[in-house]
Amino acid sequence: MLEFTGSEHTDRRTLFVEVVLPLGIAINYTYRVPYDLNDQIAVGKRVVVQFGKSKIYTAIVAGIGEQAPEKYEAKYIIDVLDAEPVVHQRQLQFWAWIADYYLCNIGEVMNAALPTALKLASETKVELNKEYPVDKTTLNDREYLIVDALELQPELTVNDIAKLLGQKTVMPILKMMFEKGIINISEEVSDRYKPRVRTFITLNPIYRDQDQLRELFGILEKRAPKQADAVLAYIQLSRSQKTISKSELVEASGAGAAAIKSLIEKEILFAEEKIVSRLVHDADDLEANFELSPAQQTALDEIKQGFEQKDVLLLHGVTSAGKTQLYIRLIEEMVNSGKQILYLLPEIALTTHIVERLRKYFGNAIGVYHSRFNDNERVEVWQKVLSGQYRVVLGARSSVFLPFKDLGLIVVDEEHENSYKQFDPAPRYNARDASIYLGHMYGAKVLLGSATPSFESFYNAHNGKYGLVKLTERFGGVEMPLIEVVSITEETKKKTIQSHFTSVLMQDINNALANKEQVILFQNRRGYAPIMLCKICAYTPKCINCDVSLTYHKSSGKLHCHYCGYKEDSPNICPACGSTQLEYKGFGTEKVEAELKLLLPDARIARMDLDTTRSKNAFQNILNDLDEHRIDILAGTQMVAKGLDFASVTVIGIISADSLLKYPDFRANERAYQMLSQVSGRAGRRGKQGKVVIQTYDPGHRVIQQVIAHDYVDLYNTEMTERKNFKYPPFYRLIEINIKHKDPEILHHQAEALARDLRKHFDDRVIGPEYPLVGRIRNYFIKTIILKFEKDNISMPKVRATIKDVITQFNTTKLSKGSVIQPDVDPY
DNA sequence: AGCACGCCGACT
DNA sequence: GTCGGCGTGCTC
Repeated sequence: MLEFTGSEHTDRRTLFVEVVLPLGIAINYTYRVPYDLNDQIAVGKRVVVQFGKSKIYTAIVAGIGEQAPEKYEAKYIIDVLDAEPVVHQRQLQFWAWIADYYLCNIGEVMNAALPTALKLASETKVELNKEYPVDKTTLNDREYLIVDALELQPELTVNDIAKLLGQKTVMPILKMMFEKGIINISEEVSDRYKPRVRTFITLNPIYRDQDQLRELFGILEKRAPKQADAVLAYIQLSRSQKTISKSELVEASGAGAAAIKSLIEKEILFAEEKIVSRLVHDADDLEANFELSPAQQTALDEIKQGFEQKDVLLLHGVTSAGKTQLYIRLIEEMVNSGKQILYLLPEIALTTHIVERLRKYFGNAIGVYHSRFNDNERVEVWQKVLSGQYRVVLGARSSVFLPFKDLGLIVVDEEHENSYKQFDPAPRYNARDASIYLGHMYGAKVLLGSATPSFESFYNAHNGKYGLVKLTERFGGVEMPLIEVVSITEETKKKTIQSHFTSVLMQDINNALANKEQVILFQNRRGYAPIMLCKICAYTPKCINCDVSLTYHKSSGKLHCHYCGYKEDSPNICPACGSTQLEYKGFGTEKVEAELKLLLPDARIARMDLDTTRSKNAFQNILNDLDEHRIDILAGTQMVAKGLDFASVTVIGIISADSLLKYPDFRANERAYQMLSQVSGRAGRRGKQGKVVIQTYDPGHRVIQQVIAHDYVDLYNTEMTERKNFKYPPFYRLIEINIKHKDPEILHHQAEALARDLRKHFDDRVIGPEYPLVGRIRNYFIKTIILKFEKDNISMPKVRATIKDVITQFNTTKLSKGSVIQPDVDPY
């Protein structure tokens, strides 16, 4: 803390601050604090600084010192933005840990952590110079284009202009135009967070007097009937609600904004602007009491005991075992002890379902945080967590970065979900693992929950690093579903299969429909058909960027690339040989839906996949339709399996299990088990056993048998044994280093060279380089170098430091143009 | 991440 | 010759 020498004396010490900039830069930079900002500066506050020639950024103060840097003259900070710090010291430590652990820069962590609205950055804006009479005849082509555009739209960014001219380097041109006085160039800083302001209306209190009011009506009804309507509507609304906003009044009265405006001018109505939260929710009926089953109670006791020994616990409970109720109990106790709770869920499971459920117990003390929130909403959540108003936060992976004051418990639900891992921009962190470190920093307990734990968590639990609590009984006497495996080969031979639906599945669907129950069909592919093939010459249309087969989408009539989004018209004749004999191979959800509609014309069939849930509320709408039984059959991709609760779905059909089972990945079986058991776990309800039909060409597949037996432990053991003989051993830490390049030749040489360099330090622990599953993503070829380390036999900090070193050296001296290196730490 | 500087190939 | 693309290095 700083000392105050009294208000009449200014603090004359010369202070320097070290700041984190929201950029991918390796180090923090030092700025000087102007005297008049001395008493405002504090660690964790945002400051505005100029970085580089003209750019202005929001930076976070990470440290304060009095030592002037020797090798350079520090710039002054421009301003301090906050009265109170927006991040705690502990968060800065957390950022540093993430940066170190996931091999990235702290600025990149800051970028992921802070809501964008808290990061103002300057943008170079170009305007016409009004003092300069534009004589267009003297301009060259490019200048003419720019001036023309500026006359239509007074402000353009540098990026706009680059697009306009279709060239990359525009600064020289702009500079020239600036020197000629044609344009002005300015750095504009925008504060992105805007509180929501609403206008509230009140009636002038003199009209509380009935006579006055009657008189008023008399006048208004004659001269301004619209205004009379508005006053009437106000009086009606005021009976049912305390505050009335202007928009509500406009809507209720039908009088239009003009009528209300003139009422305000006549001082019949008063208008008042107030800042309102975007996050208001009715704290309606708080229904707090439910009974735990004996099995749940035992598990709850075990968890509490477990937390006395261990900081991290794995709760391995079958689907529908009522894990959420256990979480609620634990959260309740923690709330009562005055600590904060973070409840992490995969993005997709953050539906109003679960939010509403929790809000019932915790009312307005619960906040929700995920990527579908806009910037302003995120800032409001951030501030409410910071102030401690939110005791519980329900959020997706990025909520590990929220400014908790005193975290007591972190629940990671569905901990195996790989959506906890961020892949593309750095930091490439896994929120599950990060939350374990976060918990450690706060002295908080971490509960990992899953019906199908990830192998790494199960391994840690078995070796005593984590505690383990099991919950093997479904809640409320719901039976485990009956699983039937149907051989597609057999039914094809017997000709009992219709389209993609075996007689067994059709029978079950019909039964369900007859009983007014619902059905979910699972097909792990979207679109109509994943491959288009010429029967004559075997030509297959491929993506021009990604080299993968294009998927036919009937709804658009186009061929889509599922990696980069490229689309082209579906050809009628083969582009290679001109034949008309083009056929579709394989099938996706679109085809499942279409064919089923032909077979069951009376059933209400809907589809849920990436294509049908693209718009903002589509996902929720489909769920509501299902909930309120406007849908009989829902066909979908993985989406239908992830953490959704459907009350009256009794039949689940897996149209083809084979695409799951044959996935060419060393974790394929683990994933297939997870997917199959998750989907099937959705079947059934109280008093009605669910039925799952798995259609496959390979009914004897080991994983299918394990799913039927609900034997996760057997899966774990067999997989572990098999992997010991494989080159990716199970008990190792893996670090992946991806190299990208557009040219496969160059990529190959670069990857080989990097692997050689890494081998100098790590010998045979370097695997690769090799192509990962998809060799080409978004225009780049990728090769992966995998480093494996025996878990207990290595100092990971040292390893990370060495890798960082090698990569930095490689980056500076040996990397050819267009290459990108992405270290990706997966402590497996 | 920007932005400047400097080298190099392609064009009036 | 010059313009624009692209690699490289630097920013407190």
